[in-house]
Amino acid sequence: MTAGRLAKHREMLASRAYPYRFDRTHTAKSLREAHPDIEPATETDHEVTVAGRIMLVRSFGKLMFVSLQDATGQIQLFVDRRSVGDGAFERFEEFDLGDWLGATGTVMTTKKGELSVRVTDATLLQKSLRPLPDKYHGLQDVELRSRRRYVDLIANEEARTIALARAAIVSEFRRQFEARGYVEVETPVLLNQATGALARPFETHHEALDQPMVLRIATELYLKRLIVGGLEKVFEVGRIFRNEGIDATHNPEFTMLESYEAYADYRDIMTMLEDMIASVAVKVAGSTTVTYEGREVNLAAPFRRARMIDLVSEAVGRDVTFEMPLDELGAIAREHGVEVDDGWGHGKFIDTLFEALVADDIWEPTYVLDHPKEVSPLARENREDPNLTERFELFIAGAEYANAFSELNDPIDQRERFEAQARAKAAGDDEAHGVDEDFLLALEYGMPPTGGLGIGIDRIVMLLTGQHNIREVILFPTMRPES
RNA sequence: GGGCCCCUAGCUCAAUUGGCAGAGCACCGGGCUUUUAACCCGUUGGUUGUGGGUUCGAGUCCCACGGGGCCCA
Repeated sequence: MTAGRLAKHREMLASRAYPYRFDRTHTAKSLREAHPDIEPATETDHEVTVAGRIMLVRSFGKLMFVSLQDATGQIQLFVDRRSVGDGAFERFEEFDLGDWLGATGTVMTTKKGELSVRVTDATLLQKSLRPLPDKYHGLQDVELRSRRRYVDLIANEEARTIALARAAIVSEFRRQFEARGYVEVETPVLLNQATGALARPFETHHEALDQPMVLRIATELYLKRLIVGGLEKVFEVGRIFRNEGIDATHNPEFTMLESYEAYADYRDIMTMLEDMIASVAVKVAGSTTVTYEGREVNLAAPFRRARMIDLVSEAVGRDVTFEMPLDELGAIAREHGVEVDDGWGHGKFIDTLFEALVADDIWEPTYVLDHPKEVSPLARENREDPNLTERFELFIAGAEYANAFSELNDPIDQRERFEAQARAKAAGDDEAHGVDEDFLLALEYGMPPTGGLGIGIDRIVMLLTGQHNIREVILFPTMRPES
């Protein structure tokens, strides 16, 4: 803190001069909208009151230009000693960059045509005790920008743009689901058992119950319980927690949008999702064509559809099948430099080969279809091939954005899948799924045929805002403690 | 987990071969009534992330630790 600012702050407190509220008539944006075509060097008798943070001051001794920033943009204050009076002008000179200010005056334009408020009265709303970052470069340090996002938001327009784009994206998805008759629900975060995905949970403890608890790693199984309950179309924008490493595409807490619709299958979900994504892109980016990593991505529906097994066959240059001996699959994998594990079935090989050889190279939006049953314990068996499921993942620009199935609704089959997972877990696969008895009980009451979907909101925000690090699209990403 | 890189004033960045730690902005003082990162003059501001080591001498070289970034797994 600087001594000068602190002294001024104490003075304000001592004279009880800080207001508790402030009425403004205009924002920066509404002021511009009210005076769209005003000539340079114009004076009006339109009296307005604006408020915001002082971002820049250009002082000429008896005249000051002050850039005031509010949530909608910046507006210039024209502080003329003759208009505002000597006493008020001298008080104005005491204001610092970063202070919150309310100002009243008449609308005018300068000789250069800048829309301004000729100030007649000003109120200090709250002092800033700390200096703002460099007025031109803003806050650059990536770590500081994350730790002090509030400063990032003050100083860097891009930070504000991303935060607002994220809000718009979530809002548009909500609107889309609601328009289709979905209801938004909330399911528990704090659980006895983490299921619905393959990930290590965060562990915590409930004192009164004296019980270990975990934070959810997916919303999937609770949302399906609601389909059992007859809600028919549900979605949740849910914070998910996974106890894993942090890198450019992973934050320990992130946002997943999951939806479930009774009587639908994964093909219905494909149609819905591609329509939604195109709408969201238009809403946020203004177009279904966006630029990412310097390349164009066309998000217009329909998306390309390709079976995983076909993509893998194409990548290795020969047909990969569930009939070929496992050691032949192993040989193919090693041929392509892919590390393999004894004990894998055909499905795990195919999925691993896809991840290693195909996923990164997908650029245009592609529905990758019909994952092996072995790696899809919650997806319903494919109606045409018992080795596969009815599942798709949406890949764009080398990354996965969504995952969806015709949901497995047979409690007997689901129990067998859970048990296969439990065996894999016992055999050392720490990414295998546990048995969720309560969910099986729910399925035994009967779940209608259902199409389910999970969308990685953070990834979508990255794509639509041109960001390459998940930290840029999460306001307060997980950080190590400072010092 | 492995490799490489970064950390210097409130902010953005310099500092040659190991040789007096600097600039711009911000701050403080002065000037200036049409600026747009205003401008001009002057002042102030440092445990160079932390702790060791090598050396006559370390921001610079070495080791450890902390925080961060990029690439790979």
